[in-house]
Amino acid sequence: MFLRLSTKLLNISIASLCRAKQLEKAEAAMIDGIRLGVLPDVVTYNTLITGYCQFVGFDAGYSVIHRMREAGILPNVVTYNSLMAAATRHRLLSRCVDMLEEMFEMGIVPDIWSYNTLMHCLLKVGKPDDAYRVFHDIILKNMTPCQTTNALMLFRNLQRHGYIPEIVTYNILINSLCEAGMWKTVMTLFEELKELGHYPNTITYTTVMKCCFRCKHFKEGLEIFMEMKRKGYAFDLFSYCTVIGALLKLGKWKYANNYIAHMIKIGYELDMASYNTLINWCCKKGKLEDAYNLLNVAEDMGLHGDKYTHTILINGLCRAGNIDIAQRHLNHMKMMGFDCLVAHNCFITGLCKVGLLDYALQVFKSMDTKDSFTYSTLVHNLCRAKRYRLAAGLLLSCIKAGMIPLGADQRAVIAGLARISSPRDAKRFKNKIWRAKLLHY
DNA sequence: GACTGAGTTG
Repeated sequence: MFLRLSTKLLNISIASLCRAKQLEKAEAAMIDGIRLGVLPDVVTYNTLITGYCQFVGFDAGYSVIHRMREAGILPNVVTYNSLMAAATRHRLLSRCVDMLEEMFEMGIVPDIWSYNTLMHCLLKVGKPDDAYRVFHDIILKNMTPCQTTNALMLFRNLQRHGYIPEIVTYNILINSLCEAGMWKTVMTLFEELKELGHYPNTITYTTVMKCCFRCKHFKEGLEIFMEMKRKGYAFDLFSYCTVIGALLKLGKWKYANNYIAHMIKIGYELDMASYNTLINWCCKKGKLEDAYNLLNVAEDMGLHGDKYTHTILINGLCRAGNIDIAQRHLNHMKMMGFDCLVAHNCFITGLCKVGLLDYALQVFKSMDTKDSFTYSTLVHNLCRAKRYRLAAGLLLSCIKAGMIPLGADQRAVIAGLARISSPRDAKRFKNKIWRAKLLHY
């Protein structure tokens, strides 16, 4: 602990010396530190590298890597990103690429900043086409939701350099923003691309529409759908499934029936996702026999039921109160090796609905993966059964596993505890939740 | 020229 803290202090002082262009003093500080038993770490060397690159030159910075290795410290992604940034500052494209290649050789995985820097370097030396390719082929394709904001930033960077993105690029970006739940940004981008004179295609519309529905902006989603229709866009299976799914969720049967008829009429060969939409439609109407018949039709067409098909059917059975058959179907699904998480959640909901709460708890214990739905369902039903202490325990373990249950269920537990024991007890539990959220989320 | 989009549980 002492050593780590000291190294941190050493690093802070070396950083301020480097910023003040006092590289010799920084070196002296490092030697003093070693003499006192404070060993430099990768951060220390990275700081020095940045200083040398800035005030002496790229090669001076790069040579620090050898000293690092001699000291038994391996360079990391930050080391190379710093060197790439330095190469970019000096317009040394080949050195920038060298650093990226060296990273690969060392088994270091370049991150979004590495590619961002490479892109900047390409822009700086007048190779905007290659910069665009880096953005398009590498950054967008390797994006995770938490990196979406970075990608958006890069996208804006490119636009400032006069780039006109292709519609596909917009589509990929919009889809990533949707996965990250950034509905407002999606809508802004969608309006913007139209204003800039781009032509959104069916995929753009479908993706924006899906985003609206996923973020519970049904009215706006249906407006996008109407706009698509008004402008004469061709509907394909994807767009039909998207809109039908939303209408089924809203319980708008008349419209759903209408578009299902359209989807069948357009004459595209239905795929499994389309059959799943139809099977879900039957299940929601309570026509389970029709649902199973549709699965048979799909299988006759050479298609195979997937995890969605089985989950939809199990959910349908549970909603109809056919717990025994649902259990059998779930066992069958497990045996076939499908991912059964959502199916389990539906089954648990079904069990609670018919009053088999203790059996639902047993099923819960047997599950190897759980999500916030699993926990929320049980917490909700335990509260209804006034079993607040057990609900509180589950709520806490859910948060400790890094998941957030519904706010309404959290409030129900707190209110329940206050009622059965004391307001003080409830407050203590509230604090526990607060702490758990800070630590685990 | 391809790369992109749909379907299951609160």
